[in-house]
Amino acid sequence: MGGAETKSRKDGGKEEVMAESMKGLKRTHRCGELSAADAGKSVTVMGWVQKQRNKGSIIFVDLRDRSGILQVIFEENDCGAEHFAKAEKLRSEYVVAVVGTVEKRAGAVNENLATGEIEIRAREVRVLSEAETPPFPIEEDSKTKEELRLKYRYLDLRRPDLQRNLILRSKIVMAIRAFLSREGFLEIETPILNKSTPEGARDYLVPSRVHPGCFYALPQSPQIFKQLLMCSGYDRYFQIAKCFRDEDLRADRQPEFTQVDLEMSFVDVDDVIDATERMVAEVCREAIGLEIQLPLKRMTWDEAMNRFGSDKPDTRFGMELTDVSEVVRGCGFGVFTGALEAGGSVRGINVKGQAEMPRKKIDALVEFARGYGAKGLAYLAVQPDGTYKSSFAKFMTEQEMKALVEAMQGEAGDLLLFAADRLKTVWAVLGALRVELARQLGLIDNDKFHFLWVTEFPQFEWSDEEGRYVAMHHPFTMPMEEDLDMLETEPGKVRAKAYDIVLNGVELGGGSVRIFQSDVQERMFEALGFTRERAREQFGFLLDAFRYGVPPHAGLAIGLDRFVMLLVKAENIREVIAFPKVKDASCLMSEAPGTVEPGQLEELGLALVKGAE
RNA sequence: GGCCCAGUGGCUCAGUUGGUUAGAGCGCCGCCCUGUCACGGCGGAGGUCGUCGGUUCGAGUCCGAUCUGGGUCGCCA
Repeated sequence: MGGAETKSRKDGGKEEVMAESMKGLKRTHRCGELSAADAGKSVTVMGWVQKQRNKGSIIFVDLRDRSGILQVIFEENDCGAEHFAKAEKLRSEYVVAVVGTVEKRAGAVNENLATGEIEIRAREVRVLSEAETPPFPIEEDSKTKEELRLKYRYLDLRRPDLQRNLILRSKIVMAIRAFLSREGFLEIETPILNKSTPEGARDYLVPSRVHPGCFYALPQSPQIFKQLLMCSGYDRYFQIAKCFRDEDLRADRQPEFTQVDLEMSFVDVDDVIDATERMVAEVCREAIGLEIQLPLKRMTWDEAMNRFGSDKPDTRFGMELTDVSEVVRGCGFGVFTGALEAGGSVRGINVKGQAEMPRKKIDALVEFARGYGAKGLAYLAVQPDGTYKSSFAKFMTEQEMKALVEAMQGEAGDLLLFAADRLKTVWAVLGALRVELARQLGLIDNDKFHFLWVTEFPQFEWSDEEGRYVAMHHPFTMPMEEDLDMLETEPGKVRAKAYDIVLNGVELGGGSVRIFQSDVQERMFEALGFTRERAREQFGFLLDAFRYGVPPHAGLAIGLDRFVMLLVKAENIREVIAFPKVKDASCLMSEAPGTVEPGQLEELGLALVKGAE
């Protein structure tokens, strides 16, 4: 470890460079702020030593701060013996202050460096802090395992790419605040310590000392509070809100995350969509210079599912789903007819030009499909000579095969893949498959930003687990007027005034028009299987508020972390969060969560059950 | 909770069908070097092969369990 090395070096009898004071010095510039235009200026820069190159009587030091890297040159004639001796001892990650003069380089210009035309000729150097050798290189495009980077996150955060990400994140937040403020939105904070509501994601709980046996819940979103703010007349609210969900992590999911949360009064779907997309467009322009065409495309949930098998379709490529249920009805292939008889569906995708995909790769796709609940995956390759190679050819007549290929618009060289199952499973399988194949085949243009609104979500989703309908969005979502009559009779068909904004196949955010009539809200709770008592117990204050004059209102929340992640083209949400958590929701650096003293538990009236001690 | 991937000096990796003393690049340490910027030259240190157990005359390599990290399904109103 670096510690041992440092020790042996110090044990070697070397005189030490003690940390010096910066007294009397004031930083005049960041490293990257200087250019040839500053030649001749006397400046003071401070930062970290990226690299020292000692040529004997001339020493080059690359100095780094968050703005970039600047070369400092030391020669004894300029800085005197004392400072030259200090420069000789500089090592990576020492923190130094350098006083000197900006010069155009006498030697070659470094084209790879923004400040490559200039250097600082040092007159004075002070070592503000020494540094041990870091456990991994502080450099762009780190190849170091994330585990180690996260353990030493404060070092990882020195790397230029992470610094760029966080700087851009700050810029994005500023742009959001500027836009919303200009549009008349008020930034209002809502509580972090709330009452738990079992509906939805698992809550993080905080025990109450004053009320033994009682718990606060951290907010999954400020949903109810922002609706109450509408009741209170604040008519346009927003918040950069920290939210918490005690669910398993993913590449784009952290247990604590940030939402751009907003709510508006006296509005309908189009007003929220309009405000949001103008905000998104402005952010894209300001942050990365991306111009996006408004209004954004819209697609109903039905269309998204039928064409892409997903409510967050990636529309940067085609390979859309085709419903062939009617084509294969009554054919000889039991897997297809069986699925149809059970009320399911048969659908396929056409993988253009992949008829010769090796069997091994197809088998891997079948395995992939199984991961999404498919029992299998049927394939049909239209070979270059026009003949068929298929997993189900022996069950079907020539005519049946031909009709199927035609329905799929199959041409010589195409690979057709079919899923036959419950519609929900077919969508999941083919939706995931088209994205996976596009990735494998390089069909995705990384420079494209495809925004899309998905609208008219179903109000309810059947839960096999609970044996009832559950809210797809949340229980305060307004159904579409024309579907209100079906709330009691055919809840599965009711569409909601809910909308998601999707970017490149990622759900960026979503929202809805809220119910503001007590009678509709009561019918909603009833449809969701809430008893009157339970609804009162959990949301009584909201229902009460609705009795005292409530404006029609609607809102939305954007996942800020995901938005930043997509704009910087990071593959992982951790790349845009300063101190993220790992898969099991722990922090490798601070080692949170941790145990607490028995006294703390006692004070809270808590005891650990066996096995949790 | 399920499935998949990875774990070998400080970092990134190689390591053949199981076979003698586990290698490389970078980094680190020492000495030298006046225009380097992936600086260069000479010399050097540094490894319980994630952990435990098993098979074997012999395990970095095979088997089992386990830990750590990642991806994903379930989950995420």
